[in-house]
Parts: sequence; C-alpha cells; structure tokens
Amino acid sequence: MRASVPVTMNGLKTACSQCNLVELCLPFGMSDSELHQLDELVGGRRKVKRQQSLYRAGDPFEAIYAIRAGSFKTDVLLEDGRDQVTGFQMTGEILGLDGISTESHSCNAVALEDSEVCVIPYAKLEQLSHEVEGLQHQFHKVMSREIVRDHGVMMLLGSMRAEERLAAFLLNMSQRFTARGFSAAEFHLRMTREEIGSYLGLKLETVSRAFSRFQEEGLIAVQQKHIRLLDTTRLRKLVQHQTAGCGR
Amino acid sequence: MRASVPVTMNGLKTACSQCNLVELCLPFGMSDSELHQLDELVGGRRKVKRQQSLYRAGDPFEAIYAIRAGSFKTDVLLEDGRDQVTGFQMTGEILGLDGISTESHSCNAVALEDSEVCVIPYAKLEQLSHEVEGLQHQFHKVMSREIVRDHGVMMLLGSMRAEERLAAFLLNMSQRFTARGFSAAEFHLRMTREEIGSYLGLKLETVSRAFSRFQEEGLIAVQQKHIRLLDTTRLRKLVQHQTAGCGR
DNA sequence: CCTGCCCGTTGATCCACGTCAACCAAAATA
DNA sequence: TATTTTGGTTGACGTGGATCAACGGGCAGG
Repeated sequence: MRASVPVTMNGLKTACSQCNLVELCLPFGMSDSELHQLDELVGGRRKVKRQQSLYRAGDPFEAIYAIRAGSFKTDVLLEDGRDQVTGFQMTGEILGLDGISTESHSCNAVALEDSEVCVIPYAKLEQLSHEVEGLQHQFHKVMSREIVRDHGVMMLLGSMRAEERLAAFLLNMSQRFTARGFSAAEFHLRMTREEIGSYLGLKLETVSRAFSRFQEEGLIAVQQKHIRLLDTTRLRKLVQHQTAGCGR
Repeated sequence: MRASVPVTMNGLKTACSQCNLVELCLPFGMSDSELHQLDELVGGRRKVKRQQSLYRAGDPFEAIYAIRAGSFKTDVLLEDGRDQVTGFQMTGEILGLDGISTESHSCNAVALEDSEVCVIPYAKLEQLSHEVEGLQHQFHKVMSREIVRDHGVMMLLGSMRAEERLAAFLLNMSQRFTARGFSAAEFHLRMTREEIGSYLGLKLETVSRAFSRFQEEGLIAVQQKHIRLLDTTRLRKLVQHQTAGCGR
C-alpha cells in the first residue's frame, strides 16, 4: 500500500486510478495505463447537501459530474409550475451531459441525500479525450447510454399503465443497486412518492395505491421507503405483458 | 466553380464541404479548413425506400447516419407488441446514436418517405475526432442535444394533456421546417395519425379529435396530412398554460 | 412529554382518454 | 371503371388514473 491514498475531503485531488467506483463510472473498461493518465481529469470534489442543487437550469455549463457518494434527481420545469423528474442518479453515474448542447444546463440536479461528486471540467475532458485513447469512446458510450435510457423512459411513459411503470421502476432500481454490490431484493428509496410519481408520469396517490396493491398481491413488502422485492418473476411479467389474460 | 462537384448517386463519394445541409448537420459551426478535413468522414450514401428500415433493433452498430433527403421515425418495441415512436428525424439530423452504448442498435429507424442518408462509419468519426479540432466538440453537442430533446419529450409525456402535447408537436415541427427554409405556417406531415399518437403517448383517435378541435377553434387548418398553423400564439399558450382559466 | 409538519395511505368522485364500432375518402390494385 | 385497402373522422360508452378530502404515523424541535 502506498502512503498517498487520496483522502475524501473537499479540494483535495481525486484520482480515478484510486477510486473503487471505476467499474461503474466514466473510466470503465480502460486499461491501467490509461487509467493513470486520467488522474488529471477530476478538477476537484464538491459536497452537496440534501435538497441542494448541484446545478440549475440556465446555469452556464462548465463541467460534468461523477457521483462519488449519494444520489440525485434531475428535473425540468415549465413556466406554469409543472415539473417532471427526468431521472434518478446513483453513485458512479454522470450528471450534466444536458449542458453540452447549449453550453448551459437545461435541467436541475438536486441531491436526494447528502452527496459528493467529482467535478470534471468539460474543457479538460475534451482535451484528455484527444490524448487518451479510450476515454473518448468511453465518454461517447456514457452519452449514448443516457439516450437509450431516455428512450426506455419514453416507452414507459407513452405506453405502459401505472402498475407496469412502477414495476419497471422497481426492477430498474434493483438492478442498479445490484451493480453497486447491494442487495437486489431489498433497498431503500431516497425519493418521495411524489418524485417517483413525477418520474413515472403519475400522481403520488396513484404511486401509493400501486405500492399497496403490489403488497396485497405479495409482490413486494413496503415499509415507508424501504422496499423488499418478493416475487421478481411476476414483477417482470407485469412489465412486459400486463397482469395476465387480455391478450390483445 | 470546380468540375468535380459530387453527384447524388449511390456509391459516389460525398463531401461535407460541398453539402448545403452543413448548417443543420454534424459539421455545423466548423471552420472552412476543418470542413475540408471532413471530406473523408462520409463513407458513402444509402437510399432507403419508404417503409424500409435503415437499421433495426439488435443490428450491430457500425455507423451513424446523417439524413440527406427525406425523413425517418425511430421506434422501440416490447415483446408484447406494443411499440413507441421515440422520434421523427428530418434532413440534416443524425440517426443511430443509440447504438454506441452497446455496440448494437436499440431501436428501429424507418423511412417515412423515400430517403437518402450519408453513412458515417463510427470508427472513422472517432479517428477524425482526434485530428480535427472541433469535430469532437460538435459531435458531443449533437448527442447532448438528443438528450435534451428526449427530456422535452419526457416532460410532454409525463405532464401534459392530449391537446397540449399535439400543440407542442406542431410547434416543434413548424420550427424545424423553418430551420430548413420551409414555411413555418404550412407544412406536410409525413407520418400517420397513429405514428403521431405513438410518439405523443396517445391513441390515433385522440390525435384525430385534437386535430378536429384545433380546426374548430381556428387554431389550424387540417387537410389530411397538410397542416396550416393559423394562430401560433394561442397554440403556444396552450402548450404552457392549458387553454385558459383552471388556475392550477 | 406534547406539537407541528411532512409524507404516505386510503376512500369517494370525476373526467380525459381509451375502446369499440361505424363510416368515409384517398390511394392502391385490378 | 369497379374493388380493395389503408388512413382518417366521428360517435357512444367504459375505465384508469386524477382530483379532492380526510386521516395517521414518523420524526424534529420545544
């Protein structure tokens, strides 16, 4: 072991090569030597307290962010007050990609709990992409993944019914917790029913009712924000096919 | 004028520097000298007949495509047959970005009319991005724009009512036709009511009724797929605020 | 301990949109 | 020309989820 292990404190230099989130984050799949070249990438860290914004719609775009700890939601809002949660982000995921197109952010990123991010100055990313074979490609993959994910949400919003949407949401969360080494069957949601509803295009009451219904049916066990998945097979069936019969 | 102007035929080399869509397409904003470096970018052209696929979900990803002429829709489908149109694309717009993440396409791209695309081999794009200052950035912008667009659609699907969605759709089409030098107030839709409905998360009957209602109210004139916008101000108001009163 | 606030649950009612069905026009085919 | 097919419109009716409203539990602060 080396002496100079990066310390988790504001302002201190962060090294991707020393980070245990590397498997989930931007440098995923890069070689060891490439990884060391990336140690220049992160400009610093930033802590964001629960309910605070990492950035807001309209803010000038300067950097993208990799979540080191905690979780976020992103949302857009219309002048009339209506808003829409466009995504929930967990450790290792990248925030801020929306800002590249107009050089200013088009949504708000709000911490769902006390969190910390790595600040990746966009100019530095572009520059390093020229030098480090593999970074460019990896970054493209991250952006492309975001597009594919958004298409999935569009599918969900455009052609699924309430319970199908919630089932899809729960399975997605489960899968992402699993990827982070947590239990696939038992987890703690950091967002409120209203936020889930906004994301799924439903009212909070509908979300609550769907939770209750799933519980009645023995699909899950709900205790506040703590969720246990009891029958993922049936949950999966629910997403793709509708409860049963109905054929078409 | 030079003699060697590129000819619009299959297999013939296409040069971005000679293309009149440059303002709308990937090379937007690049300098003349950069533009000439891009003449290597396009691998060739491909004609796609109406109703035919440019690529299908699952196809291996090799290239992205710039639309030279015509228009496309992209859609995803669930095993149970439900499908969702995720977007409509016009000349100058880029198709295929979804394929980068998994190295295989995640949706279908279908021509809405006889169309032609420039094939941009992805490997060549990555390579040229290293050499041509500006191409990388421009490409990032294109991807980011797609993400922002998708968020807009999520907003629409998640928190707007039928007529608001259609109004937003019409205004968006108008704006894109304008950018291409066509009339802002009068245009021809290439897609069916069902495809519009799928995109907007509505049934075709609902789309049809909304068209009729807009016509009754003097907002638009509809004649089959030919649309004339008569009162864009009220259309815009409809999108953001709901018809009138109703407060919250 | 009590108090207040936020969040979630549940019930009753309403309505926007889906569903089902008939019909028609335009376009494709013969 | 008649004939089928495809896409669009319109009406009648049903329903999933929104809305409105009451209530309750967890938790922070006094």
